[in-house]
Amino acid sequence: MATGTGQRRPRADARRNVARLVAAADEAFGRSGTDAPLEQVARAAGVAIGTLYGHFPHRRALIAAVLRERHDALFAVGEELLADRPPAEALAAWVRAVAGHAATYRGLAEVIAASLGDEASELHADCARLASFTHRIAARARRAGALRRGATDDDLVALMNAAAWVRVHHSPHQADRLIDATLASLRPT
Amino acid sequence: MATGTGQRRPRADARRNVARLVAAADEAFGRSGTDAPLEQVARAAGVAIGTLYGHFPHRRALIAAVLRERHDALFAVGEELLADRPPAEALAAWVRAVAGHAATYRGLAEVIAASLGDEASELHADCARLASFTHRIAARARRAGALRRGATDDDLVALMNAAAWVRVHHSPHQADRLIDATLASLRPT
DNA sequence: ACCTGAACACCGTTCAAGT
DNA sequence: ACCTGAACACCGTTCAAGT
Repeated sequence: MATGTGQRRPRADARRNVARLVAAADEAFGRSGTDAPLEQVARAAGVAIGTLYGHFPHRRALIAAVLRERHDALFAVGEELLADRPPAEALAAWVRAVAGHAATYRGLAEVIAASLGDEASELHADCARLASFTHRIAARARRAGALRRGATDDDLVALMNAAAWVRVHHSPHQADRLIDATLASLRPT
Repeated sequence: MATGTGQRRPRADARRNVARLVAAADEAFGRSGTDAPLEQVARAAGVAIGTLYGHFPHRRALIAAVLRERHDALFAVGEELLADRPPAEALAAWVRAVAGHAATYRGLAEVIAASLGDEASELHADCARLASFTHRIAARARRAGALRRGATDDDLVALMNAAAWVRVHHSPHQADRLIDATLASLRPT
C-alpha cells in the first residue's frame, strides 16, 4: 500500500546522483565560475549528461541547489545580526557577509542581480529573502539613526553586488574599501 | 621600386574587411556583450571566419580595435577636464565618464579589469593610459584639497569599474548613486 | 522512475588550398 | 598578401531506448 503522501521519497540512486552532481558543480563553479561546462560537471559526478538535465533543467536550478546550504548559513547570520548586534554594526556586517557570499563563484553576482527581478528564476525565492533581510536590517539601522534618510534598500543591494564583483575582478581588499567608503557616506552627517 | 618604409599600406580589400569586421563587432558587442559569437561577427561582416582570425588573433584584439575611437574620445575628455575644469568637478566628471565608457558593452568592465594587470593584452596600453589619466586627475584633486589623503588611485579605478558593472546589471540610476555616495566619502571631512 | 548516450546545433580555432 | 571554408574539438540541449 502506498504512503499516500504527494511527496514521494526519491529513489536511492537518484538521491545519490543529485548529491554527486551538486558536489561536482560546487567544485566546478569554484574553479571556473558559474559558466563552467555542465558536461564536465556530469563527467566529474560520474553520470551521463542527460541525468544532470533530468534533475536540473536549467543551469540556474543547479546553481540554486549548490547554494542551498550556503544560503541557509547566510540567513542564519542575518537572524543573528538582527537579534544580537547593534543596528549600525549589524548593517555593516550584513553588507560584508552578502558581498562575500556573492563572490563565492565568479559570475554569481550577475546571477543574483538577474534573479532579483526574475520570478521564473529558481533563485528568486532566495533573492527575495535576501532582499527582505536587507530591508529589515536597514530599517532597524534607520530607526537607530545609523543610516541616512536618502539611503535606500536598493543602494545597499547594489553595493553588496558591486563589492562582490570587485572582490572577484579586482581584489578582496578593494572590495572592502568600496564597502567602507560607501557605508561611511550612507551614515547621517 | 618599393616605398622602403617598414609600414606598408594594407591591400584595399583587407582594409575594407577590417572596417566591416570592426563595425559588425561593435554591433554584436552592443547587442550580446563582449562574448558575442565571432562567427556571427564574421557572417555579419560578410567575410569568412578565417579572415577575422587573420586580422584579430584574439577576441581582445577585436575588442581593442572596436574601442579605438571610443578611447580617443574618452582621453580627449580627460585632457579637457584637466585643462578646463576645477579639480573636484574634473574628478567627479572623469569617474562618471569612465564608468559610462566601461558600460558600453556587457562584459567590458571585466575585460578592462583583467587588462589593467595583463601586459599581454591588446588593451593594456589603453588601460595604462586610463590609469595615468586617473592618477593625474586624482593628484590634482588631492593638491586642491578635494580628495582625502587615504583615497588611492586604485579606489577610484575600482569604483569606476564597479559602477560600470552596476550600470549594466542593476541600472544606470543605481550606478550614479554608487558613484555619488562613494565620491562623497572620498572627499575630506 | 530514472538513467544512458547518441544526435543535432552552435561556436572557437587552425590551416591547407586558393587568388 | 590576403581570403576561403573545411576540419576538429568542445559544449548546450533534447530524446528515444533502455533498466
